[in-house]
Amino acid sequence: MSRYDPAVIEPKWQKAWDKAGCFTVRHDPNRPKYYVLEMFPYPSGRIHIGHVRNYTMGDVVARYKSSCGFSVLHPMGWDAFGMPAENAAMERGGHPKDWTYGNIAVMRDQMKPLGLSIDWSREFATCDPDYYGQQQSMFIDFMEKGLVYRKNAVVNWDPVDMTVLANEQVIDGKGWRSGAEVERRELTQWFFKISDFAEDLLEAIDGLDKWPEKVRTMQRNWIGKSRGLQMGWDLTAPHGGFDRIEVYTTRPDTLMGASFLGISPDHPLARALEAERPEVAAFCAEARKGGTTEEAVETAEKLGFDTGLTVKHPLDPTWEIPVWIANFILMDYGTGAIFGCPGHDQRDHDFCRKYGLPIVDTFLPMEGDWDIGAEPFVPLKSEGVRYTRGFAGDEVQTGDAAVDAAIAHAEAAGYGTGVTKFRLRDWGLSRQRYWGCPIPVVHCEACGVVPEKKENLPVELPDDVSFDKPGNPLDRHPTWREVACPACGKPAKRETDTMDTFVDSSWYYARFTAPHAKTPTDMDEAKYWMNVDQYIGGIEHAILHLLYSRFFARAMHICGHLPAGAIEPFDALFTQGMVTHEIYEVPYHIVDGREVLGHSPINSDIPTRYRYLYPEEVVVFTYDGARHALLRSEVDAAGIDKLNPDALINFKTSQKHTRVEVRPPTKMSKSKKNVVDPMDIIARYGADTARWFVMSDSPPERDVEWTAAGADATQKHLARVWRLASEIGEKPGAAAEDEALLKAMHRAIADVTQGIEGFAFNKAVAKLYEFTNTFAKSNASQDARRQAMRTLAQLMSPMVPHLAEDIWAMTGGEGLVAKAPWPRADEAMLAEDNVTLPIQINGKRRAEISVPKDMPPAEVEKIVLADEAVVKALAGAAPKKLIVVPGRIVNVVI
RNA sequence: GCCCGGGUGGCGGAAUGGUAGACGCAGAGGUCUCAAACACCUCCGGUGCAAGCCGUGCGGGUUCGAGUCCCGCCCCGGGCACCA
Repeated sequence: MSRYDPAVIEPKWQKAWDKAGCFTVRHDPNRPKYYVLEMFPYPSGRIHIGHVRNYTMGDVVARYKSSCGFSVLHPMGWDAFGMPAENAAMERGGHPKDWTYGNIAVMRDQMKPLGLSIDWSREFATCDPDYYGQQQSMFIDFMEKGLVYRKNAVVNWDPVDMTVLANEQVIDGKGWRSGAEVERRELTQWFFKISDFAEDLLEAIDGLDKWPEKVRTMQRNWIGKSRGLQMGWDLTAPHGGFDRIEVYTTRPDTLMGASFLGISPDHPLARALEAERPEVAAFCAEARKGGTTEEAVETAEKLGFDTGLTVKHPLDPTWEIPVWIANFILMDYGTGAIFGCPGHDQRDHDFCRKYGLPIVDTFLPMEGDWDIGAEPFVPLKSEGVRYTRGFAGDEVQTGDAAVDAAIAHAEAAGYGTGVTKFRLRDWGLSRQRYWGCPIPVVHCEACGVVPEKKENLPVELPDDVSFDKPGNPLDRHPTWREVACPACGKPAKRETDTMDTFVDSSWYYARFTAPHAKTPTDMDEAKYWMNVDQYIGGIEHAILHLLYSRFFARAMHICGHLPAGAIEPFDALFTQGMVTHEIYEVPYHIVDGREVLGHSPINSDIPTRYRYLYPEEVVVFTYDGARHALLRSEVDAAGIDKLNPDALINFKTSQKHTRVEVRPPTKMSKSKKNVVDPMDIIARYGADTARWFVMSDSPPERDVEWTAAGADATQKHLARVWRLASEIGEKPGAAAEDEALLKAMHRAIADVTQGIEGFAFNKAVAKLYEFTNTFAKSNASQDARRQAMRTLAQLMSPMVPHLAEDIWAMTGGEGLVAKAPWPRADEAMLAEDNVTLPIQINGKRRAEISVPKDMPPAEVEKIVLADEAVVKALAGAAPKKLIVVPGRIVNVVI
């Protein structure tokens, strides 16, 4: 007897799709287009189950839309530049290029058996010279339009390795390799003028109505439009050529609560003082320690240095306020100087308490008291408060009103100007690294910074580089830098910075519309295919990638590479949850140049380091509610039952073993080794089981902690459907039962369609289970069952396309299910005559009645009041209230 | 620290302010079988003999009615501009 055999049917149908050219799309003006795109993967080495989940979601949409008659573009590529390739080269030797293309080949081979409806003819990697050459060409266009410039910016500097570190490479304020304390240092860097678009990027968010609200909120907050006061504070005694300090504040209403004026260690005045006084230099050096992230700056211990200088308060020239240098003020933000108001700001409060500066309130709650010395009072700006040291506006007003009044006051009195500012900073794209797109400019002594000529593009990365030393290999390459100036022809030097990999991913969606064009895009193709109708990706990209892409689309439009309609490139966005897994770490110490694994150090001065382990390297168990792990090799050697927690905990507490720490689940990531290879499941059960499994149960937007438990049952279900299809001819059935089955079928069409449209794949799957159960119990005629099964196969086809084709063929479907039109639910078949109404007594369900769907409320009331449970509860009295919600519920209030 | 999410049975989860737990997993019992596998049937939040009572992270509130709305917390996750 034949049975469901994915190993046979999956390759068979994949060949059939290829032969029919199902997924190779062409520009077809006669059909509506649909562009579905999942965020392309970084080629880390092997795919993990998170990729399967992500790409199956996209495939469900792509296949569904295709069935609905759209010409569907569903491409795939590789976000292939980035640090891991260089790290691999450092650790294992070899070249980033070989590592990257090798990984791409492996991952492509792993993805193909999944049966994704991808147009592989459009595939590219961002590290292909053809792609990054077009990117360089656009960079030059952006330069011409004034969208690119250079300025100083802070970087993480490793003073031992003499190199710039990524934030990821700064661990607890120390360099990951050298262990040296990292410092913030300024460097000349390339920037994109994204700030020119701040207002537009903010306003256009309103139009992104098919984006998740949370992403829109995050982007709005990130851009951070604020109205504030720009003002000068005159120094009591001018110093070193400075006579005033410019400050921007969003809380000018708290001006009377100022306790100090704080400047960044990189403020020009601080720099001047640094040159004069060694103690200032020493403080600034200390204050620059630590990483550049906002988190590091915000959470570092607040340090201040009293410069001895004072400024005059603009509202009271006799009031002198001290000028401090503080480590939590960055030169990148605002003017690099703030006034500290400890009464209404936690950070300033901490600072003033620490250094004994005065703390006063400028406003208090409407009612009650507030101990301002103990805790700052920080209400929402929209709340009304009572001003105790107000100088503009009413005594009682909201913070917002007071800010407006203070700005008006400052402008009238002439000590400041109302200014709108954005939190959004320009996009620093320089990276001092090899494996990225070279910035196509040349530095000429005579001509300055000159763009490379377009006919010389791409500026290709040299292959002969080594990674044995820290720093950028392009910098120390013997010949690559040497080049003729594109303007004057004299010897000049190439720029050695490469571009942030976010640049690569900011326009790939546009390149997919014409991946082989000799220009960045082909306008005809871009006009037809853009925008991306449905973009799918992780919530971790909610801000940076999506904001940069929105900027890039605008810049590309200005340079003639995208039509005006494509400046918001993603019509609809869906953010899928992450697949998470526990992390296993083994502590180790370096003793006498040797690694000692998993034990406590003899000498506590020896720092503990951690190395990650793959899930398959450990045995994990729960004991007393706590998670424990042991090395698999040690458990095997000891011959212990891996499923017996008692035996395992006994081993862990009494035997010599290597310590393994279990960390809570986080997003699967190759670098943390908490990845699960889906290839086992695919090899064992087939792609359809893997696809159905990742689509069932969990809502797509939610994170899921990975477990393979249930994969067996998933395959059993698919085998059951296949068997039900194959057995249709075995019993005659009765036409009298046809209507019930066909009604259920139409119900399923409606529900599954709604599930897919609404990205509720788990609910669509639940409805498919329900319909399968109804089908299995049905004794309808063979014709009706064959029709129902064909429809079931179609409804399942976006999730399990191979199985669906097999059943489709088995039940007499014409051609490929991949090409068949999506079924439509017949409204007449969905109508229900009767409804069940629950009866509540005082909000608790006590009975239920079945009534015609459109029975008038007055009639329903009669039936309810005659109901046994209601009569008993009323005990002769009249109800206080009777609420009838037609078609939903009845509540009797007694 | 700041911004944004999430928290419902043993587990994944469902529920336009209207019957909490659809559907699935795991588990228990049964039918079939010489036996097993497969398949099929029944049960399956807690407590209680039952009627019932309790129950959606915690504490308040609004409402005829709250998992859902409001206020205040706790815990977990994402982002914080050089991980991608």
